[in-house]
Amino acid sequence: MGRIAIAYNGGTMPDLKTDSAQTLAQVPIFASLTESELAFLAQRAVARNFSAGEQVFGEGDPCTGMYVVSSGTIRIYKTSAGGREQVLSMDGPGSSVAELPVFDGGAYPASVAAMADCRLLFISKNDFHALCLAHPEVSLKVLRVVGARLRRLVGIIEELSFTTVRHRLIGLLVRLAQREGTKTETGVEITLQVNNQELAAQLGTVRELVSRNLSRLQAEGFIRIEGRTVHVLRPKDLEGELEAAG
Amino acid sequence: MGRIAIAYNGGTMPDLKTDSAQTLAQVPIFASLTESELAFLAQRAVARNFSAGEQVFGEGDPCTGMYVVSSGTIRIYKTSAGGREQVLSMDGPGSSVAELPVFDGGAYPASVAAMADCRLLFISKNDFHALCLAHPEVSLKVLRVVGARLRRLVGIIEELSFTTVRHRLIGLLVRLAQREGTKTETGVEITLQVNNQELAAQLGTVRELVSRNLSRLQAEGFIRIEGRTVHVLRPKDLEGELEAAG
DNA sequence: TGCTCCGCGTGACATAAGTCATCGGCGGGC
DNA sequence: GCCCGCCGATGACTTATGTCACGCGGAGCA
Repeated sequence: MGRIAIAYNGGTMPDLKTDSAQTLAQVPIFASLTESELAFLAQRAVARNFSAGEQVFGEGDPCTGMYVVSSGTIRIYKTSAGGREQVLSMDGPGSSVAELPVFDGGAYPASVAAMADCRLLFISKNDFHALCLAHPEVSLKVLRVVGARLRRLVGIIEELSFTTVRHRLIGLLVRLAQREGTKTETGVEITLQVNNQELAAQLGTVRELVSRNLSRLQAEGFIRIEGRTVHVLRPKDLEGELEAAG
Repeated sequence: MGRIAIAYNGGTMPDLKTDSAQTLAQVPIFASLTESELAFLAQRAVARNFSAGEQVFGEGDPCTGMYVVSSGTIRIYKTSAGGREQVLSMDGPGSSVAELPVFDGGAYPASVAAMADCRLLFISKNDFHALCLAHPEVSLKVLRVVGARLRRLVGIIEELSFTTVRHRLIGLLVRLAQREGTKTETGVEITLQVNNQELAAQLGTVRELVSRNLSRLQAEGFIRIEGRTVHVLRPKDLEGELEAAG
């Protein structure tokens, strides 16, 4: 995977500008801005492309600004001394990233990398600051999306503190089945987009435990695994398992 | 512990008003307000007293507003189905509580209870909203304190995901030693303000493991325990243990 | 003074989590 | 077609975590 990130310098090409404005218009926190305001912001935003796996910034790097996902998906994660990773969030087009560290002056609290090829818009700290002061509604919107972020983090803490890997894995499967599952005669079918290593990072454990727990769920008849396709045979029972264990 | 919370209705007594204004003046997010603005806010704030252990609100309760700690200390925590608790934050005078859920319309994501007798000021959702729109700097201040909160949550996730109970316990002791330890000839002396059950909730584990790990640290010569006083005999070595284990 | 409740320490287990090593398959690149 | 590297499965262990049960001792109360 060669490092082939290309940084455009503030939109020298007009079509790029338009593109940026369109992206920004779809971002919740900028939803209340007028077209001219969006255009202005788009002009100051810098588009950067990242290839799959490439790091956008690292935990501890000084925070120079925030990003908006234009296309692709990014993951926000922490890395342990031993090399393990814990995913905090995955965000797709329209999501803002690192809205918070922009405000408290500290470094980025976690790393961000592209999961697939990505196009991100970078908005500098100062620009964003000025925008918030000029448009109080933007701050409120930011607070709203940050609220959601905080809820998710609390959810992760809850899961890590109270539940087992098995439980978290089931939770993940159930969520996937509900959100993007395809109904079949035998149940619901889902496709895992990532390898076991990545699943482990999302669940806060290691590769082997994901593998073992998946096998066990299959042995118990809850699912049938075919490569990265998972047939959830008894969705209701699987959800029941979530309640069962304390 | 009888429920002896008393709700004053919007400050009918003048001295209470003054009191509230003084409290509010010390809250970071209101630091930029003028005296008259503070007075106005104080007039609309409702003071409520809570006795030690009493719950302020519960996880899942509809969010009607935010609180400011006037005196005492509160704890923010999650409760598991099995009755275990995980502390997310402990906040003293001047801290704001539940600034975030106010904005995203959801319920309170965690419970809050008084650790010691407390006096809190309640500020309704609408009042706070209006304030933020009228004073954009307030939003920015809120974003700053929320940033700190998010960092702490990420830190908790990191610890839960990557480290052992022993490691977290050592971390807690080291932090206490640095923040409120007293130097003696033999090392640093700290006093635990709470019982093992509470320590366990702060570390995300159970009473027994706290007890065992403390005993083990003593057996290893790192600390000497006398009731709730802990002599940290070799502070440097203890800090070294934090790096050692992955 | 005696009793009871609470907090604490511990032993004995059961089980979950994580590490290390190995094996087999599949697919991409040469 | 062949080789190599990534990925997944799995066995064998070690260690951490959590549960249950029990005993001790001090503080507070009748």
